Amino acid sequence: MTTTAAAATIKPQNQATGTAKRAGLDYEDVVVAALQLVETRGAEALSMRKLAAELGVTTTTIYHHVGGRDDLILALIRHSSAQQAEIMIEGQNPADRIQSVSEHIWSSALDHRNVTALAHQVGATSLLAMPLELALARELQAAGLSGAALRDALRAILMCTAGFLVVAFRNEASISAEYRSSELWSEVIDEQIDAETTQALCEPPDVFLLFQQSIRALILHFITAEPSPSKQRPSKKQRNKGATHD
Amino acid sequence: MTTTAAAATIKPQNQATGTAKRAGLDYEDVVVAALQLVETRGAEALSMRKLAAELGVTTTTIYHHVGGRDDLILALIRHSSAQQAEIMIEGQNPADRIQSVSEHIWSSALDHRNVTALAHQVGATSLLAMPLELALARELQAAGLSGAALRDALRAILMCTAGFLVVAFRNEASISAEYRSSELWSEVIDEQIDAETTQALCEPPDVFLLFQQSIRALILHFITAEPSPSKQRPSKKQRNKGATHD
DNA sequence: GGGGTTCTGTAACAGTGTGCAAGAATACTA
DNA sequence: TAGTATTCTTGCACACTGTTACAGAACCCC
Repeated sequence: MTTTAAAATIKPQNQATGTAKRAGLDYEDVVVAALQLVETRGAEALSMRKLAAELGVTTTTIYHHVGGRDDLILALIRHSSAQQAEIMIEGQNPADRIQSVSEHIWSSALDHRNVTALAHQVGATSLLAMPLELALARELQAAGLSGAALRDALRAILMCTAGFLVVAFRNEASISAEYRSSELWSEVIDEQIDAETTQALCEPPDVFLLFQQSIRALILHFITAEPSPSKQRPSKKQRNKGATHD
Repeated sequence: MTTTAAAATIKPQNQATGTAKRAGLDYEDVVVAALQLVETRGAEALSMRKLAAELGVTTTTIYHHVGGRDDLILALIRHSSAQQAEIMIEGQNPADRIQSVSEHIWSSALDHRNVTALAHQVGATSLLAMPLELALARELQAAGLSGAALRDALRAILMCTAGFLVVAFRNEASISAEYRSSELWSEVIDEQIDAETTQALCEPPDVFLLFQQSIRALILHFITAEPSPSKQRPSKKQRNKGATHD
């Protein structure tokens, strides 16, 4: 509960130089304190005043060292991104390795769910997952893709993953749980849909299993797709239908 | 600029009954005013005080009629959901019709992007898109799916759509545009990835085109998948590999 | 020691959601 | 019609939020 304890444990040596004032804080000190605050108490616990109290200073100090709230969050995301850079990619064939990276993006986001939620709020998820994005690009290239085809495959996998993650996060939050899809379906009575299906839609989802399955389908689709010569974009979805049917 | 003008245009008759006070506001009046405020001035423009000023009353009146902010947003979403209920489904074969509904979910979210963003913030997107979710279930059933298989297909399509929508919204917002994936790739120098690919990853994405393509792949995967007997869940991804390869 | 830079605190501004207590306007009732 | 009861509305306050102008310490260097 002693607010200065956190700062003291981080930098005790500078606390000794100055008698009372001059907390001896650094840019990085503030950022790691903010990151720690977010990871332990959640994304909504990050406010300038709370962080300042945690550091034993005033908000003005934070503004002087790292800038406004957006700068702080961005710095925090960068810091967390560097931490979760190295990964272990498993699998023998290219598809398995791409799947492995995708699942690593998933588990990494869940491991740092608070930072991920924060990055999602400010629209900087790419900044957080950039190292994994790079690893994904490498594996896609190892699968034979390159250029526009690789770009499309990578983006599709990332966007799809983001969607599943959003739902996974939402299902964790106990707030407004009565507005989840499975709860809403329990009140649906539609004669066009048989009872067994309606009941199945009321069951809570296994988001990760569905994620694995869907990503797998996407990977196979983009790997086995014909190598599109540069950037042709014929009239809308005609191309997609033909490509997947033949 | 006259704050009472909005309320007057909505309910001019009740303004005449009471001499000065008693604004004559209804539950629905507040909700439609909030919806209008969100649609015209954005999701972040919805505050209790701004809405109250728009209606020519005080915040307490809103609290009395519809409740707190969450209740207001939920009511707003329900109202908007009922408006965008009826749709036109095109296509001859089942896959095309499922694709049509999916794209309708997309365009509907973009047409009401502010409400969608708001629903996304409070985690009630299912509440907003429930009518379209129902239409999607019907088309999936028409394609021969039912029970757990239909449930999984529906959820996969919805989650994937949500992911693409998040990115589409993010790319629209001009704030923090320098943290988009395409901008970050312009600073990447990786010898394992060839230059052509790196350059392709710097190009701005055509999110809708990718959405169409990916959803198509998902639909074909879930439609042509074997009818899984009830709810077997064998060891992780072994099943997925076998199902899609054979 | 003096001057300049760097850091920090105080206080304030303009917002946000929310709740309490009181009064006005209407509806109901005897 | 008079009086009560209920519904509606307001004013004010509380506890927050991000942000900044100003002033004064603390430090470094000469």
